[in-house]
Amino acid sequence: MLRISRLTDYGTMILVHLAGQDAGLCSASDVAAGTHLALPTVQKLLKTLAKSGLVGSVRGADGGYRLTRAPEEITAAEILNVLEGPVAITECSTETHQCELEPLCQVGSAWQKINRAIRSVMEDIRLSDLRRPPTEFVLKDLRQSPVANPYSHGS
Amino acid sequence: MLRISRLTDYGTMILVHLAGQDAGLCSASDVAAGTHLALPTVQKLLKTLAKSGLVGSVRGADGGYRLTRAPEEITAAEILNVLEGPVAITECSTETHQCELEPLCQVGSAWQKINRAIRSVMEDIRLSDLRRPPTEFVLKDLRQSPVANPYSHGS
DNA sequence: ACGAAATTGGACTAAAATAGTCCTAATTGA
DNA sequence: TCAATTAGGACTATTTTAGTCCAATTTCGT
Ligand code: FES
Ligand code: FES
Repeated sequence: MLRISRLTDYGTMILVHLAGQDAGLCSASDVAAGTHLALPTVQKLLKTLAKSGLVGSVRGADGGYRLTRAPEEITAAEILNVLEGPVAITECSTETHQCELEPLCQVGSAWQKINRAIRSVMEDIRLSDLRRPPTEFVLKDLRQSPVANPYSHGS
Repeated sequence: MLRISRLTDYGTMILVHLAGQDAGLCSASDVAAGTHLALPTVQKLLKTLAKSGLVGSVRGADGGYRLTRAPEEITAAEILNVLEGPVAITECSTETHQCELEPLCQVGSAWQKINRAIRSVMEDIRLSDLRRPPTEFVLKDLRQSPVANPYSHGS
């Protein structure tokens, strides 16, 4: 199904959470509370993210994590890279392109082509785009049929 | 790494092989021989492909498989669909969109956006594009440095 | 100096998805 | 009837992914 792993999804949630904290430090527990994810999982992922440089860390009491760059400058491609390695839909489309079948295999460079296309899509999407904009859909509803808008009476 | 499963890769090899046989019937053993894949694996995959309608089958002695459509009319998206289900990089981007985290989760519709982008790329690539064109790279080499072409003296 | 609160690094187990094999029926042609 | 072949599915093994936990290190506050 060509899906990203659940951990990558979680990792993205964490990044989105950090993006909402404007450079303030968040401890792992803070993040766990904010995202409703299990603490050990959050700890593990934050370690990965810190090692990658995408987030910075401060040790010791009152330490924590924070983004090292603005959310607008972090691409989905980078996030995927960090959380599940470089995008490569087949073994043949890796950088260190080492496929034993290659001389025999008739499936050519098209997977690579698909791969590049996917990569470029990913590079156009930023962490800032990943935050759910809560009003977007509401506005659309209002224009097309105001009376059917479920938010119009509050609660 | 966002990769397709090995079986999908094999399945594609099989389709490419069938595409090279011009409507003639191929038994599973033929395909296994032609692709250098293990027979049981080929049998399994051909069954899947046949069930999907992408290839047709004839039972009994002298039976076999063949493509039901021209390679130009089969998209990579379809192949992926058949071999590993609909493209959906997260659980939230499935058709039957049922994610329990959704009300809490701040990661918005961007995954769906990425998903649509990938789908559309896949729909532009056809089975016929997936066949390795054996001369393509040779020609390039010839233009840039004729003497370095390893094929120029036969073998 | 001490202790509490954090990160760091990595080992470890459990669970799930994937890959691969094999067996038994049903179908067809000679 | 026999041999070749697909159909369907059960089954096992392997690999990947998820998740937990522990011991060490760093830093702040008292
Ligand atoms: S499977 Fe590796 S080159 Fe085709
Ligand atoms: S994880 Fe499902 S909506 Fe965000």
